[in-house]
Amino acid sequence: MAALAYNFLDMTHPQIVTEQSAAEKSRHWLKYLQQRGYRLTGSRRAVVDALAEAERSLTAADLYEIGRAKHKGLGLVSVYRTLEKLEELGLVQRVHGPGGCHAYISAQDGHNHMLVCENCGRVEMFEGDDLKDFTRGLEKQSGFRIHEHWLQFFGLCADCQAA
Amino acid sequence: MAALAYNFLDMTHPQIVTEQSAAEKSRHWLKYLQQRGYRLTGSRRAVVDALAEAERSLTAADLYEIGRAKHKGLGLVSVYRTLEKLEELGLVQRVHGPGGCHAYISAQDGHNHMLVCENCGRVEMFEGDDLKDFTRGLEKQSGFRIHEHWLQFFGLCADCQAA
DNA sequence: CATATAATGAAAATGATTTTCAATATCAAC
DNA sequence: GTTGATATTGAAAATCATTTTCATTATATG
Ligand SMILES: [Mn+2]
Ligand SMILES: [Mn+2]
Ligand SMILES: [Zn+2]
Ligand SMILES: [Zn+2]
Repeated sequence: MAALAYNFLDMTHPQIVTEQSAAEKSRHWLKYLQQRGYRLTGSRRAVVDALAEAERSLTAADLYEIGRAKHKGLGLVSVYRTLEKLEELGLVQRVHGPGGCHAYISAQDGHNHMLVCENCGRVEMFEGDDLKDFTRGLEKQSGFRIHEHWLQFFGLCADCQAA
Repeated sequence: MAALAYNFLDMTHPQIVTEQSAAEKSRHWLKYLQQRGYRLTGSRRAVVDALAEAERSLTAADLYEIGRAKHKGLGLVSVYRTLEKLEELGLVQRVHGPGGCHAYISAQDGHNHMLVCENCGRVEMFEGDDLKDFTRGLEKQSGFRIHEHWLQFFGLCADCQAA
């Protein structure tokens, strides 16, 4: 296929997404779970709190360990079950990367992208890109109908560079 | 963090990467394996051929099934072992996506990006983007040192739209 | 408080991948 | 071509993450 000379990409407002507080996030998620008919339990609170407080992405095993500090009897099974529900409701999302795809982080509203620390798992979200024209161009060249895209950056956060 | 108004992204030569022939690819990979001190065996040939011929990404299980047509006694273990070596040598790469991260496709030379059919696994590679300035801007905003990025598009290929 | 039932954790089951190991195939040296 | 060192093999067992099963417990509601 021939090379075309476009200037497809236009990034108008790149912006690192600012976080709401952990407490606020936790309260919101628990209320949301309850609204959907789910019950509020110690196990759920423990997992939700751990995720809401996290600065970095966490695996089920991470959450099991952290969550047990809050709720002694927490079972790994409940971690999986809570993650499943939070993901369904769009409150958390899986983090994919070269080092693995089994960690979760709290999701932001709307479409956005991730900057991931390959050492500690810290995630910064950003948004403001506009790949509409670019997507249209790719569709024309390839014959695909495009539904979704991922734009992700990997590196070392400030802390991990220092250490 | 404050919003900045840049025009970071500059796509100068988007281009769908053209393939070399399957036979050529297979010959090249086998020679490369041999150069690195690995022996040429029926099991390896079967897996290499299956990957070199593939138009779509394949899992270990896919390769086991396809490879057994060429080499009757092929074991699933050898599929995993061959994939491991091909990945080390940069000849194949894993395809990550919303639907899973366990499929492989032959890698292209140099840095490039993927357009993946969510129905059949077909993958088109493209290159020509230039995210250097964009990356530098993100580094400045975030304090990260960025090593790598993924830009991937997901959708339906022409065939799967028709079906 | 009583009740219906959603949610729980332990244990078993599953599924993918890795390890172990004795047998075999490859390749370099003769 | 034969030989021999050893890389590679597949079967079976082991491991690891995740899911399912199930009897018990906790939650929400009246
Ligand atoms: Mn985007
Ligand atoms: Mn790129
Ligand atoms: Zn870090
Ligand atoms: Zn397709």
